[in-house]
Amino acid sequence: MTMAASKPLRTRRKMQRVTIKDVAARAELSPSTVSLYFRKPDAVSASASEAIARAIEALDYVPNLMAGGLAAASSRVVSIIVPSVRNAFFAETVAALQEELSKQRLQVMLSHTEYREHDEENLVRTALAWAPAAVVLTGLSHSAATRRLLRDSKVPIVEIWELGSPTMDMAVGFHHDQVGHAAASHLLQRGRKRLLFLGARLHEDRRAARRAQGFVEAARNAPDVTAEVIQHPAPASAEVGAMLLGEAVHRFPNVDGIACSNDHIALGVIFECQRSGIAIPERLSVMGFGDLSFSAAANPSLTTIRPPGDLIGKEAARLIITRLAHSGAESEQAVIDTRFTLLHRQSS
Amino acid sequence: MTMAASKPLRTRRKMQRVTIKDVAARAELSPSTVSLYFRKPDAVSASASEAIARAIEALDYVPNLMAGGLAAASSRVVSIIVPSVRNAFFAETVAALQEELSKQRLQVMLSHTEYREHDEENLVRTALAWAPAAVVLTGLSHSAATRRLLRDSKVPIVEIWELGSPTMDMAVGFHHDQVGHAAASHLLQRGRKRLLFLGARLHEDRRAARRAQGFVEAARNAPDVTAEVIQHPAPASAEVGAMLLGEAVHRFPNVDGIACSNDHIALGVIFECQRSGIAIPERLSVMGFGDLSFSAAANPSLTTIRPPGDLIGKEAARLIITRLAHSGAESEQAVIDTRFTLLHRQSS
DNA sequence: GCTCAGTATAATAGCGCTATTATGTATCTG
DNA sequence: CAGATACATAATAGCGCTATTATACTGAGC
Repeated sequence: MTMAASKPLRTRRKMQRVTIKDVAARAELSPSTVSLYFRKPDAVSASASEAIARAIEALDYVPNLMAGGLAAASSRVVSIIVPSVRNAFFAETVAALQEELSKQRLQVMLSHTEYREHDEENLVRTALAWAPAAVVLTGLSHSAATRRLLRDSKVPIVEIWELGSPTMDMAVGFHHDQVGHAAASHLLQRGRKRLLFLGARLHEDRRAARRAQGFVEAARNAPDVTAEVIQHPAPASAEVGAMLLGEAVHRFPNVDGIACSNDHIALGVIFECQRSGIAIPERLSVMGFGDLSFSAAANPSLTTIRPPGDLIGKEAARLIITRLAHSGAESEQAVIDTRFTLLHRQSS
Repeated sequence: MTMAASKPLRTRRKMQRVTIKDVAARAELSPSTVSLYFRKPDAVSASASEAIARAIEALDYVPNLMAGGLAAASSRVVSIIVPSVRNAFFAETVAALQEELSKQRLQVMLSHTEYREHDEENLVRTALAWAPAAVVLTGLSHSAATRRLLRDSKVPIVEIWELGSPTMDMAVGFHHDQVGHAAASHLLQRGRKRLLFLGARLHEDRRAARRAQGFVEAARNAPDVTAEVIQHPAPASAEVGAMLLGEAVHRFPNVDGIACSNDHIALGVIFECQRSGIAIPERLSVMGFGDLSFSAAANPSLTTIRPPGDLIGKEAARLIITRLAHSGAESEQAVIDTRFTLLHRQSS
């Protein structure tokens, strides 16, 4: 029943135009040496290096990173999962990450959850299928299955944009409740007593919700102060901000201090106040979160809290690069608190 | 000198926890069948499918996409190269692309040129090293070497956000000179005669430069009309807009119509006019480009031209998916003009 | 009853590279 | 100058998967 020695079977397969073998042949060296040239350039002689470089140039050789990754059992891909790059915060962090990582010839693979936490597991599963050098996740809230997948994979993990108790591996960010706290403190310090937090999409944006929560807690600890939250289900925008202000003055006519979950909201509030003749900051103090590109130039300029999106990306990249360099060493579970900055401007 | 049959040499190599073999063993089937299950589910029997599904579940199997890509000589990666995701325009397109592509289990690999066109070649080279299913580039201006690399690779190419003469393969976008034209026409129609284009980073942002050029050309064809361009080397922001307005009224005191390369600039102009008491639109018409999230809510609301960033991403994804589906068929060289929309609001 | 399709599954040979080991060859020792 | 020691280069065996080919196993058809 078993078959005898099979005849000279030959199957044809699709392929790459020029491979490491071709380079080696042209340089009159072995493929091993060419491979070594890429991985440890110092280990090959000057003459060999030169011949290889010439051959690469002449043949226009592009190495196949999939083959390399397979053989090395690791790829130079970093998988980044953010809610959305449409959000300027994450866009900035992704840009910074990509900038820093590309210096080390690490590639960024990008995925979006669109604030559907439920999708994260599938994205992580796909990410792991590329044997990534590291995985970057947004926030700290992940399903049990996601955690298990990641833990089993032994891949370095960085959680960004949020700090809190259960960290999987490494984390870079800040405490969002502290942001809410700082906003409330600032308004109280400006003598405000009737506080309001205007938020967008708080049911989906966990971090914004924590800012709101921190805000209310801090305010309620002060005597004679009230603090409420009004929110809108749509994503943050100036239009939503304008609408929320309308609702705010309607429901709380004597509001005198407003913190927004986002500078877009705050900008909408400013515009709406201009239209309805509410003096900022005389009658109403307004502050935002984000320090977006328009905030300093607004009229009045917007008091806001600046989250260090760029720094988060840079630090996350640094952690990854360090970890990859000392892959043998014991994995130091790093947590970096980047803090945030309150920028006091005219609107408060 | 040649060596005889080598002794039972055995080298150890790093590996994956659970492979297709393990799944096959557990399902009591061969690896080929499991592979077939992934690639052509209809070709395996119901009982086998069920056994495989159970094994995958039990073992928590994650396929190695690098191995798969290597064997199949193609990966399910789409490489996207944009100037920067910090720019809301490209962020939106990237988000739309990723959304549509992920539905087809295509992964996005992201790179930024940061407006350094010179870097593009290296990014393309690295992109090709992953044997991508497609490559998406921004704009039409690419070095000869980049073009050659891409042409030789036979990979589907989509150029986005700009339309013009030399298209490499497929293209989705619009004509930026037409945008400038439309802006000038609008201001002329509003009775403006002393026109100004305010731009940021025109030396790097080729598309903004073309808008400026189209603007000036259209204006100069009208009788008794003057049109000038003022620009700033920094990236577009409201602060730059405010500065540019200062320079504008200084150098051209009787300017009555301003088009900006970007809504951020226009927003800065609006704020600065509020501060210096220049009535919009009575004394000065202002318009932007982008229809960013704040533009409709601004005071006055901003007349602007909306580029369909989302649509560009969707259409690019559609082209890619269609091309991959009919990979055998002759490659239809598609060019999609998405157009743009002028939104007339209070500022003009 | 026996050939002939048609189907489902299995065996096999790489994809292009890396990492390990082996093999020369030049450079030191005493 | 034998013997040890670097150092540069080459041979080799997979990494985990896909795609091709081969082989069982069914029923049909005559």
